[in-house]
Amino acid sequence: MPNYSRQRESIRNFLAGRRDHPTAETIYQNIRQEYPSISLGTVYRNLTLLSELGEIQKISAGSGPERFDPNTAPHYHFICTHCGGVSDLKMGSLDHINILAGQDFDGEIAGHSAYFYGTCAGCRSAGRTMTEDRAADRTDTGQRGPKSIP
Amino acid sequence: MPNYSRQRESIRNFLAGRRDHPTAETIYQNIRQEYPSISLGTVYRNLTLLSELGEIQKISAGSGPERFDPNTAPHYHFICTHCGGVSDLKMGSLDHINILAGQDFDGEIAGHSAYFYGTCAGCRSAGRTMTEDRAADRTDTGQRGPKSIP
DNA sequence: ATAAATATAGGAATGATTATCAATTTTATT
DNA sequence: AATAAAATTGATAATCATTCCTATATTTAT
Repeated sequence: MPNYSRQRESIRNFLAGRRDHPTAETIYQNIRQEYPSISLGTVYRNLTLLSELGEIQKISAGSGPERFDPNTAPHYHFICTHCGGVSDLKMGSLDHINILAGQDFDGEIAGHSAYFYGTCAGCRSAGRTMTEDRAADRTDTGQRGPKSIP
Repeated sequence: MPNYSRQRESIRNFLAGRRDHPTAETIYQNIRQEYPSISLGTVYRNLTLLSELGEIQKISAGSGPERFDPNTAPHYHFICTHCGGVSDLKMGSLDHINILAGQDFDGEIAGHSAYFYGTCAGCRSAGRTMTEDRAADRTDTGQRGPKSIP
């Protein structure tokens, strides 16, 4: 078991209170308020450790930086192609698609990775239908623009 | 329309004859046999152009470099967690999962991205059940080891 | 054959992440 | 509480994948 460290504790607590799946950079900028001398490397090191310990989840959706989720229960994510925001989807398991995938396949399907994309409620009500996003305005989107998201 | 270029033509032809979804680096190493002075930047530039033209498909699966597929028809991929190889799956569309995702969601689901992982036929018959892969031996896996694939 | 437009090679630059290592912090031991 | 051993940190260098830059070369239109 790893030793205690206040930096790691702070990262743990910060993440626990967020539902927006922040990137390492965002976590770094926030933890820096409390520990001005923390380094980005420490943030990465601890995020990797915490996800290896199964306390958090590392999620990668297409291009762009990895994101971190305090919810370790299996669930699916939605990525808005306009603002870049990532949110949780309330939907049941899709494990039946593993069967479909294995039907005409020689190897063994152990699982799948999937995410959904489209326009989030906020962007739709703001009339953002084409890619005239303003991701940079948001607290954290983790990407500068809607790159090749699919 | 872009001008003709032999480098681009060579990339096009190389890709057309492969079913292993090579990375830009692998494509570069191969085209180099015919055009020793081609640069990696040219390979990237043309791969991006060809996928914008809809002649090829750029596929990203978790971490690791992007891969390129001459098959532009929508289909799903399988990634072996042992050797890192990527193969096509013969399975129908999963578009019904978009409906499931949209059921309890306020935004608009436009589509999804999914891939499957597990043990490929080759690795299974070679008895590779745990992660004692030897990806580096393969012609191209595009990654050094089975990183956080899910 | 020539000019204009486009593409290339080569290398520098960028962004995300990992590695290195001396100094500091934490834990166990006296 | 003092100390030694083990683990973690901060700072920075290194790496990897990819994009950007620009002078030169190739392609296309005239």
